[in-house]
Amino acid sequence: MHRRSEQHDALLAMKGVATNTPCRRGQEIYSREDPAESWYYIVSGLARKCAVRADGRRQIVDFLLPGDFFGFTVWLEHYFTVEAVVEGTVVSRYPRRRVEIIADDDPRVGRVIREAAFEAVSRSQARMLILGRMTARQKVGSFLVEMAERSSDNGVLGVVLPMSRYDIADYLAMSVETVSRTLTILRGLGAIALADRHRVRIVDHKALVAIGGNW
Amino acid sequence: MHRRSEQHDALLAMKGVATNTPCRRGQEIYSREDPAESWYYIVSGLARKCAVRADGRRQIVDFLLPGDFFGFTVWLEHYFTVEAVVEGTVVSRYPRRRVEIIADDDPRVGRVIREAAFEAVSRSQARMLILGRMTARQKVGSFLVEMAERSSDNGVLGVVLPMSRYDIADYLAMSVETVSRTLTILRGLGAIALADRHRVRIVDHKALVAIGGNW
DNA sequence: CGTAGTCTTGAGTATCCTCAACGAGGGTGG
DNA sequence: CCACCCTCGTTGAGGATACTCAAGACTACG
Repeated sequence: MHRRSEQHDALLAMKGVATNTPCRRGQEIYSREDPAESWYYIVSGLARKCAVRADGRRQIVDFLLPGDFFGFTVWLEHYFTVEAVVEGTVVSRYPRRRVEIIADDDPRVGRVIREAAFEAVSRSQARMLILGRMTARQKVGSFLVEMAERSSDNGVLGVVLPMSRYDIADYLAMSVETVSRTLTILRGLGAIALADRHRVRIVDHKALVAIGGNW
Repeated sequence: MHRRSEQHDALLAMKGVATNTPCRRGQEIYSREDPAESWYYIVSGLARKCAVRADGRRQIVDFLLPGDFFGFTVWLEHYFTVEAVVEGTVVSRYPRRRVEIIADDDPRVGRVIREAAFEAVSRSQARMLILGRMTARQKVGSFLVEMAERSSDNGVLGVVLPMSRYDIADYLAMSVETVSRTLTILRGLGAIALADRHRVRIVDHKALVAIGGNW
């Protein structure tokens, strides 16, 4: 793909200013109200971007997979907290000012950053369709389809859900109990099979899409 | 503000390729599956970005106010439909390729576009906190606060809601009836006053924030 | 092997959605 | 100028879905 190769070039161009860090399970990559001085990129593993409400509940705004950029903001401080979900998640950190300078010289870099931001918009607006006005099965169904599509092999050999049920619940804005119940129901319907708690196989992809809808 | 003036400069730099169009009430600015060849900017009025689900329901993903850029996508086609909400909404259209070329030469333009995209991400992720796991009053309350903050005068003299209750319902992912009932309840609580159907005054801002929360 | 965290299942309840009817406002045509 | 219609907005009654509280099973880790 043209986009892929351009992204590759741009990553190379930014390589000089990047620092890679492996993270422990649950470790904060940045926190709400930290100064927003860098952009980030997931090399491997999984991270969650989340907010804590006034009532103490947590909402996960995005799961960040390998290849995702994040940390963009127009403000001086971050609004969300990002934490590694799995042990050993590797994150690249790009000092914002220095990347901006590189981008001013090399339009490809600017373009790749723009596109990363566009992608974040698309993903987040697509998620709105899931959060808004969907039943529990629709939410869980489309979540599984989303994770399958975002995983490297499109989930043909089984989808890995490295996150806990709690994470899924906070991502889909529903209670853990309902997530659990719903997975049981989907299994009962023959749409999915659960190898173990974190490995799902999509048996009847059509049915799952029909239940969850792509929207 | 520095950002404002830079945005101004960038708008000037792009002025040559822009075309302004006034739109009728309900008129489509672009439609799902239209080729994504331009970016857009709201000069005046109000537009809604929406999707139609398989079951025929509509979801409004974003309200677009004066000063908002939109139409960014990484795909070749648009995924959402954008329609003018009020008669006479003026939209600027920027051919994407030509702006890209300008941005390659003038880093300020690239930066402003980036920031517009960042802002869209922020807005849309903030909205997720509203859509997810909130009661009806919290949704409506935070919607009113949001509209007040986004209006030019911060809504001190009253917030204008040019859109219909149906639009609000589809924006907050709830039924029209519940929107209506909830506004009545908030009025009963003394948090707001309704001058007419489209003019709300926030009487007890603190209470509204407490109910709706900023998240 | 024990403990803490995770996951699943059950029972009861609250919230919001659906269906339904009515009222108000704006525009059109007679 | 008035009657009519159509859309929009509000209110009511009933029911379904998902949440809360609660308890028990399973896993991973020390």
